[in-house]
Amino acid sequence: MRPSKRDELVQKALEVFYQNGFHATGMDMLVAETGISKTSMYKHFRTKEDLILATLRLRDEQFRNWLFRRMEELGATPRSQLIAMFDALKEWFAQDAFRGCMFIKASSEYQEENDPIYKQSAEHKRLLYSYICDLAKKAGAPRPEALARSLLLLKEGAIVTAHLRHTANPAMDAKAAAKTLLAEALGQ
Amino acid sequence: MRPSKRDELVQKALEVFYQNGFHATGMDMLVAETGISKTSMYKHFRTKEDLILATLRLRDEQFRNWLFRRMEELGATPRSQLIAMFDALKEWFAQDAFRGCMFIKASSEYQEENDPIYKQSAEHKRLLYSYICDLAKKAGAPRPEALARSLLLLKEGAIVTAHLRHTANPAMDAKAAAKTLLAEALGQ
DNA sequence: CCTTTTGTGTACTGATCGGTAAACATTAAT
DNA sequence: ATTAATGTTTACCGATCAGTACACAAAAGG
Repeated sequence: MRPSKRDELVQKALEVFYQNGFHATGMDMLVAETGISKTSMYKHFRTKEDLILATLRLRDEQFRNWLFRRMEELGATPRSQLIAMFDALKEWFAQDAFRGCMFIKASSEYQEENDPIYKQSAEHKRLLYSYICDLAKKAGAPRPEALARSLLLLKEGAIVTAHLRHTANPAMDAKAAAKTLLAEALGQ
Repeated sequence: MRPSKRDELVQKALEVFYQNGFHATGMDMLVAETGISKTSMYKHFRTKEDLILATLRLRDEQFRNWLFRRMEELGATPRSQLIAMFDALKEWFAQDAFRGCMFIKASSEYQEENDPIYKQSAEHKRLLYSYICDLAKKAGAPRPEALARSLLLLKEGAIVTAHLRHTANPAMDAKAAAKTLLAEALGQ
């Protein structure tokens, strides 16, 4: 019913937090970037933390939707979809706006085990794990959880390496390694 | 000649930045934690950035020394040393003070390509890569660089996953995957 | 018409940010 | 003994932090 302004704020805040960091981004900067008054912001979100949590929810939804859809588009079978994850990652890494994983960064800035931001970041990773697990099961892996975990290690490693080296190559390194792991787990 | 106070400051700042984050840690907090006066701090380091860079230099030295030594202690051959990297990581992950990789976090908070903090974080990863490359060569890998990159993807993935899941298990997941990759690259 | 929702601008709070001024104490090598 | 380096304390700077007070405007539903 009431889409526009609030959603605009969250979307823009997501971009600024992602590019600039959480602590480094003040509410005044968001006022300047969005043109939305501070008073309005604080009517939608009672604290900066609430706003951050909303951006993380949005990011989680957008990222998982994008990744899973792209994997389906690029791969016909469960096994090829698992491999296609790394082709999708490569596309992401190659974007100008790529700045690593928002959840890794959020959990780096808010490290306390009980911090809601930390907990929500962990939840995103859990949801990814659950999806990849299902795919590994459908692919017929004898130990789908172990396969999923190892593929996700490659994924996380590729993300942070792509961010630190400013190149998309780690996606292809990870893809090659993933093929080896899949061959070992499923037979080739 | 002049060890104590300055080195104390850097060591303590390293711990606080690591536990608390860079932007989230003010110089006043370091004054409180170290007992060293602000004026003294600013005689040693002209800016907070300079202090951060000094802590990263120290961390780089300490971490590489520790990891490489531990790998040598745990593994007799180049190949077993590569695998032992993940046993060493497990020990690290299990520490109470473990909070992920300091350089990943630094590059997350200072993302600009030309930021000295970002560049120094990238340099740390390059030095690690160089060492693992050498080991892969000594182990007789036909494509040592590719092997080193894939093992390091597992390492980085294990670090961020251990941090986000608050468990040391990813080290063993990574170790199992590394064994597979090594078997494929070197024959078992 | 009236009320509620959603938005606005301006101005402000106390706390904290990174960094500095000025005067003084301790230590150790010359 | 002198000097220079290194340390100290206290107080301060302007800027920015997250968050609020208050008064006002537009619009839409009853």
